[in-house]
Parts: sequence; structure tokens; C-alpha cells
Amino acid sequence: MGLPVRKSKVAAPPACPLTESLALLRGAWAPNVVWYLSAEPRRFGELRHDIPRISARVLSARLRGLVTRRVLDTSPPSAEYALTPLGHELLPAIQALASVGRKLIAEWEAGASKRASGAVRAKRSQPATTGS
Amino acid sequence: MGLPVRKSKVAAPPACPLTESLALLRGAWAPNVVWYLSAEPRRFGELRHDIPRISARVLSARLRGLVTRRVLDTSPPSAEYALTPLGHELLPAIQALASVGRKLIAEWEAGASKRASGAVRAKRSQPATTGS
DNA sequence: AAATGTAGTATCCGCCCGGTTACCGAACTC
DNA sequence: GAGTTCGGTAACCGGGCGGATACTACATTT
Repeated sequence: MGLPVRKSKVAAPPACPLTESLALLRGAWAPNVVWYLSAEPRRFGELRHDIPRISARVLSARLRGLVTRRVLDTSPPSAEYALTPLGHELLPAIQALASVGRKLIAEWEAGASKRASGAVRAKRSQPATTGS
Repeated sequence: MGLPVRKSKVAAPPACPLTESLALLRGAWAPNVVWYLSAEPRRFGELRHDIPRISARVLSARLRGLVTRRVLDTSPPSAEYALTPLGHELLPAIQALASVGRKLIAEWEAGASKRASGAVRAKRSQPATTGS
């Protein structure tokens, strides 16, 4: 199956690189999935464990496009997912994003006491351990 | 419905760096706004021109958080927006994304030359996305 | 006064996204 | 056969996002 990701109602003229690449990461948890697959292939359940609040439905949806699937011949049949080359190309961007995120978290924790400025605080922040 | 509780190294960190930084870029056109403000401050109308398909409503919404506003004392009163330091920190990630996007578009157009059939997609020319 | 240009806000509304729940099915164990 | 584990899919559904349109507000120009 081809990349199903670009199905916006607007036939986007391929003019903006940013829009194009972001279309690949569109949808909740997509960058997290890429992140956890970056180091090594993982199985469905492992990803569910890595990203605890993702639902099976969404994870299954995210695992199409940037990812290849390989069925393993295990006792209960399982599957292994790995990033496609295109997925790997997104890693620098994702790492840069993670770097910013780490800085953000560090600053928030450092200045947690003086919470006065109107920063961009999301209503619900999702815990999801992105280790390194 | 129990997850295979195979606890890994991390227990429950406050937040995921990826999720946090992506929260900043959440919403349509947000990265584009950051992109166009990266080089220099711009005014509302300039951004609308840079990103033709964005609506004023959404642009106005995006211009809160990563951006500072300065009212100019011009003939019709105008406003100038500039990235905050936090906004600038996102630039490496955005540039990495744009890089991937450029590659995608190149491959895309290369493969599109095969399909030079009747359907010509209406290409509304967009101002160059600042080749970075 | 009327028109124009700039900078937004208000309101409506359709639709997609994603959470939840239930269900499926293969393989293995008991 | 019943139960369990792993890996999904199907259907429902509520909320939010964002497009479209209309409107406001201020200052200058005609």
C-alpha cells in the first residue's frame, strides 16, 4: 500500500516542503512511533508499552506509511515493525524536536515554583516516556 | 485487557520531550508561521500573503505563544510579529523537516514526469518557501 | 462622508480525529 | 473445548479544529 498519509481535501501543490513533511507526521503519536522505531524494530505490544496512552486503533493507523511490517513465526504469531528509509529521514527532525522538548521540560522543572508567565501550556500534557 | 506489564527503565517521567515540543507546533500552519518569522519579523498581512491558504482566524490563533506582537505607529495601524527565543529554538527542527520535504517533493516530481497525462493539477503558485 | 487598507474578532458549522468498546482469529496451553 | 496471549479491525461517537463568512475598529485619502 502506498503512503496513505496525504489525503487532505486540498490537492496541495507540492510547493511547501514543510507542509509535505509534516503531513507524514500528522496525527497523534506519529512522531512517538517513529521515535521508538528509530533505534530498532519493535513489535506491536512493545510499542503499546512504550506509548502507554496510545490506543490500538491509533497505533495500528500510525503503523502504515512510514513503517514496514514483518510477521514473525512465533508461538502466538506476532509482528515486527521497522522504519522505512523515509521514516529514517525524519529522524534528524524528530531528534531536534526532542531536544527542544528536553530543554523545555528542564526549564519548567527548574522554575516550577514561579509559574506566573503566560507561556504556552497545554491543557493536558501526555506522559509518554521518550527515553534518550 | 492488561498490558504485558514489562516495566522498562523509566517509571513515569513528567512528560515526553517529543510531545511537549510538538504541542508548540500543534495546529495547522503553525510551523509555517514559525518558518516565515524565522528570517525577520513580519506583519499580519505579510504572513497572510506568505501562506495564502491560511485564514485570518487561524493565523491569529497561531500568533499566540511563540510570537511577540508589537504595534507599529503607521498610517493604518499595523502590527509586527517576531519569534520569541523559544520560537527560535524550534528552527533547527523545522529546517530539518523542510529538508525532508524538499527531498520528498523532488522525488515526487521525478516520478510525476512518468504520469504526464491529461489531468493537469491547478498549481497556484506559492511564494517560494525561502529555500533555507 | 465614503472608500480604502490593515488588523483582527465573532459566529456558524462540517468533518475528521482519536478514545472507547467490542469483537476477531491464529496458535499454544491446560 | 476453554482459556490465554498477541495483534489487530469494526463500529460508535463526542469534541475540537479549522474553513468560510461577516463584522468591527482605526487611520488616512478622496
